[in-house]
Amino acid sequence: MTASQLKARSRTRAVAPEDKSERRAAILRAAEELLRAKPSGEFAVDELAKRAGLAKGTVYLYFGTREEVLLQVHLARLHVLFDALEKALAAPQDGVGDDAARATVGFLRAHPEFLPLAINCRGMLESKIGAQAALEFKVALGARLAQLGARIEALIPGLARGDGIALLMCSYALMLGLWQLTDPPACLREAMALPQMAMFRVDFEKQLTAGLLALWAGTVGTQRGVR
Amino acid sequence: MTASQLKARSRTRAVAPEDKSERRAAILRAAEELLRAKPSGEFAVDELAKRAGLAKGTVYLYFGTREEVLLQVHLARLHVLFDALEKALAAPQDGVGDDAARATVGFLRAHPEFLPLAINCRGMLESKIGAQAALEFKVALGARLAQLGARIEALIPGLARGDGIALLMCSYALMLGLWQLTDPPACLREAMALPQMAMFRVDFEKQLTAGLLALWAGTVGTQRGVR
Amino acid sequence: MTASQLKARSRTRAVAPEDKSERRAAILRAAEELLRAKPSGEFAVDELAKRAGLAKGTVYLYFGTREEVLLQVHLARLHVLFDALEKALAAPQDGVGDDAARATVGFLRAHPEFLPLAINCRGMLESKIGAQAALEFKVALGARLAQLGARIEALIPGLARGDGIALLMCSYALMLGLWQLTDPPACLREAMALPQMAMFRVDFEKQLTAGLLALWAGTVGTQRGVR
Amino acid sequence: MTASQLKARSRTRAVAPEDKSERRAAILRAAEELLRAKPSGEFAVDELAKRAGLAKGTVYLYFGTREEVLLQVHLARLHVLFDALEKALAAPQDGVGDDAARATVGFLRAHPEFLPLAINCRGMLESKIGAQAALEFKVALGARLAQLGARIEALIPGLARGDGIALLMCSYALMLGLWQLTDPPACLREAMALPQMAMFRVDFEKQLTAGLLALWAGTVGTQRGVR
DNA sequence: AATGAATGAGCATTCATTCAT
DNA sequence: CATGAATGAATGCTCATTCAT
Repeated sequence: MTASQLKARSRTRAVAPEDKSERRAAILRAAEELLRAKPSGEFAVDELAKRAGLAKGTVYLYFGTREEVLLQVHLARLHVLFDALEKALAAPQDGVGDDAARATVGFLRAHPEFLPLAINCRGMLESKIGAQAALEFKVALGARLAQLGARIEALIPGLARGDGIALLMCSYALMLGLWQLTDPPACLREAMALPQMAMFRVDFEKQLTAGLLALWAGTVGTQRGVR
Repeated sequence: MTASQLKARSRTRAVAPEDKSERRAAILRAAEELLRAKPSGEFAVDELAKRAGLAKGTVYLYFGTREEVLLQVHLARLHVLFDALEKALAAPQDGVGDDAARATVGFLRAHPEFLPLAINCRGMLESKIGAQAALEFKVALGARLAQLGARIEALIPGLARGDGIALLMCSYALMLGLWQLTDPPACLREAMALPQMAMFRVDFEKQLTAGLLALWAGTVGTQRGVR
Repeated sequence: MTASQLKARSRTRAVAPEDKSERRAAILRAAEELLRAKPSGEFAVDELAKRAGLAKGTVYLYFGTREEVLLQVHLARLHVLFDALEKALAAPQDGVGDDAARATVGFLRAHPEFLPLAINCRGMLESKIGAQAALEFKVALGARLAQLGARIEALIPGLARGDGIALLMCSYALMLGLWQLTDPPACLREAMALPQMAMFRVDFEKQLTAGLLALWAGTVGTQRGVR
Repeated sequence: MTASQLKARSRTRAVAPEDKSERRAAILRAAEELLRAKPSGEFAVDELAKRAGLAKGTVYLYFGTREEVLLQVHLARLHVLFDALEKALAAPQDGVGDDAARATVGFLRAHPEFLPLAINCRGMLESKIGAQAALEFKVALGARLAQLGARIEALIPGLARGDGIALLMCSYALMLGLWQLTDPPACLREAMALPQMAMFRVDFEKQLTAGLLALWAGTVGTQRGVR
């Protein structure tokens, strides 16, 4: 039974608080599903509502704007990523860098819609999101960053206060930017075979792993608290 | 005298080839100016034409589509960045990593519209750009990447074939991603003062410098040809 | 009270199915009115919506494209014409030819927007209409043609299978082409008084009647199943 | 050597009157060529000029508007049709009706761009043509109509003054309207195979011949001067 | 709470025509 | 005469959001 088949149940009024959050969740779930098909988040609110088994107007009872839904989806995914990283660092195997890289790559493989959405997030925050929602997003993100950053600072000797967060930010930056560089846009799918495109034909996961390792390795020796 | 004040002169007909390229350049210049105000590149073609002192239709004499203009702006900027990097590596001062980081940061400071545009480029390539233009862009980018990558491989002992390009890609990724994380969206400009936002109040340049140093430092020891 | 003055009422939401078809009808009615002023159907969707007392977007809730509206108007009119012909042939007075001609001329007098629109229909089908809508139109038209054609074959002794439809098509062709030849274009309204224009100063109705009579009369003797 | 290869020669200035009319003719010839590819006359002036080996502006030295060119092309074709009819009636073979029908069908087969253009002519006259050009067109057409009409009245016993022209008009109307009904629009090319479309799958030439025969045959007995 | 009908701002692109060169 | 650079009006359609029911 997929999310889109909850219609019957969804049409009843959500009176109890748990029903309400179920509605919210249904919308977010529908958004994720659509995101997989249209990674750039270009689906219409109408589609979203349909998929959630609701009417268009109902979406606006639970979210202020179309982009707020996307932001929430993204935040939820970020939490999953942080969970994975924390778990990986809690049970060390091959060294922090390796563990973190493996967790990251695993997460991205499981959530192919993550990066496309992440890239659009800034644009969304910039224009279509209210200050309130933007702030909530940033605060939530910051809290997890701080928590995990501190743990990393404890794990890697020689890191100063703030280096952990910096490292996380750089890691995030790395995956975002690398994906943008290596994932071929639709219109170039076939042209990718040309010899001139060789350098863009990299294996994203391999390159990301290498980059993360370099970054984490380099951090130990060079960082001295960037702030 | 800003570009937008060239109107009087611009209205003369561009008959000679050099006049034509001046027109082209005027349009690109106008686009850059607008980009500074609306980093997401969301300005209308009408605005662009007005600012260049031309009529809307004239823009389409020199560029096929609105997004082609943006892509050209971005490509021109990329060339400037590559020039700066090449120059920096040609006259070493404090070690490759430091030199590259300094050149990069200097470039970004001089061209604040670069990163916002860079982020949107993928979306543009994805949807609005013809395969032809997209390919030309990628090939031009690839050529410079290859050239500079090879130089880097020659400069840093221990790098395998391909590591240079990989390093450049990661560096680009880093600046892109870090900017996205640290540059506060307009709606949060004031909220940035809140204590919870402390970790986002980082100095972008400092953090990028640190990240690049770590990356380049870490690369020496860990890379073994990722492809 | 013209259709365009129904605004107040129209602004209420069309929830019930019968209200919805009223909306549809209002749009079609507005289109007919505009057609009378701009026979070539060159009015903008905005005009159409305004006249129907609706917003532009609302038109697109009821019709897929601008040209679909026009096609529907035309189809509706065609049904009226077929009804008139069937009625005329069901109650013979002066012979089939005379009866058909009288019904046709009467219809055209009552619907001056019919022929201008009919002429543009081909162009619309050619370019702006989806295959789906075009097919529906043709099938609907074909059904009536077949029905009435069969009736005519039964009425006129000596007609072979298919001659009825052929006769109808020729009759339709006649009115279309004659109108195009005799109806003076706007820019020639005054020049029509010149002696050289004498031959175009024909009475469309009289000429059409004569033509139809000749055609139907000639058919009895000459047709032997053209297909 | 096609019209489009006259470029070199065309670039010289047309000073002598015969050069001027050669220019005019080149434009008309180019228009005919384009008409064959885009029967609805939807080509751009730019295309037309290119094909004639001229610059866009030059077209406007010889014709007032884009549509005036089309009107001239159409008029030229009409003259060819009238010539063919006159010739056919001058050397009778199987009776006037048959001869005229044969000549007409032959002409249409040789000039497939004729009918599509003819249909658009009214729309052109209506909106884009100046009164001057429209008048000239109508007068020229009228002169030939009168001439040929008189000849027909002489050939067919029992025709009153004016019946000849009326017959010609009806014949023209017939071909115009039949073509519109039977020529399948591009989007329905494949759907024409469906059983419901059977009645539109008529052979245009056969049906037109039959219609013309009926019309001319019926005229003898029924007409008594329609004006 | 839920619905979905109605809204209307927003925009890239084309192309006939003009006119400076 | 010829050119072709410049113009800018003109428009169908989408879709996030609102709000009457």
